[in-house]
Amino acid sequence: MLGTVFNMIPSGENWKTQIRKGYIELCVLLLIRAHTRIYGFDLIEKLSVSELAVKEGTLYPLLSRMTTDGLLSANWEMEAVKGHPRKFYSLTRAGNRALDEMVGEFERMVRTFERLAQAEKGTK
Amino acid sequence: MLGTVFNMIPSGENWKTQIRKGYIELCVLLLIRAHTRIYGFDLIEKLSVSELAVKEGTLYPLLSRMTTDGLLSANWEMEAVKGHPRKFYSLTRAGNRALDEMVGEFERMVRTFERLAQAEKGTK
DNA sequence: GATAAAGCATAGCCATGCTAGGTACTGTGT
DNA sequence: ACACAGTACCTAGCATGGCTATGCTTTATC
Repeated sequence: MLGTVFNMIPSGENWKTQIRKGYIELCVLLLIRAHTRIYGFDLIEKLSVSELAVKEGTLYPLLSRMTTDGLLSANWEMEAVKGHPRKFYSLTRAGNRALDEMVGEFERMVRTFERLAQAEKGTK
Repeated sequence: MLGTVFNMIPSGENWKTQIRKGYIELCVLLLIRAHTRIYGFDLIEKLSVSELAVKEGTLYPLLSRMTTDGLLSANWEMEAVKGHPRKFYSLTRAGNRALDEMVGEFERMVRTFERLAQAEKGTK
């Protein structure tokens, strides 16, 4: 029971989801570092401005995971007296190191991609 | 029983696997198109030359999937009289279209990454 | 006092990469 | 004659992250 949750993604287009794996984590860490400290809802806005749409169901578990893994530190804060409480995140030292590693790896991937795409044009 | 298959990947380094998802498919398609037709074992060699290590347990299921999805066409061939039979793959029309889409999407991701990484330096 | 919006959270599905095996054939050394 | 390494392909099962769908609370608006 519970049945088949009907699939929104047309078969053969899974790559659109798959290729985001890891990449979203990288971009989120970049944004957090750029802002020093930032909260979830704001992150979603800033990412969408960067043409990177990220759903809440994606972001919040991601932030939790990274906090558990020691990459982020989290603090509840009240903006002045009124307003909703917000959970602010910032990079730990381990988070900084991890991000540097990820940036390096992603740059390597981009170089490999460009070499392959270039080789392709050469053969055509 | 069967117990916990002991984890080779240190916790908190899952991103190294996750960030490859989709990316490997993209690179494999690029290589196949560049060579017009190519077989699995050769692909693994050519990828490793490109500093992109891909295991057999990753590549063969991937090639099968893409064939099932209609992105690739596969043909068994005997090299002359002797030698082992090899399965040669090449792009279908749908495979070509899909690859073009993936290239476009990856290039967008790279631009977004670069913008975020740049913004970061600006704030520092 | 109903509705929308800000803000966080979770359960469960699914596809992909990886581990760890397996098969079959050829060539080389002893 | 036999072991072994290399070529070449294949598969079951696990772990993981993104997504869908849903739920909660508080403030602001009408």
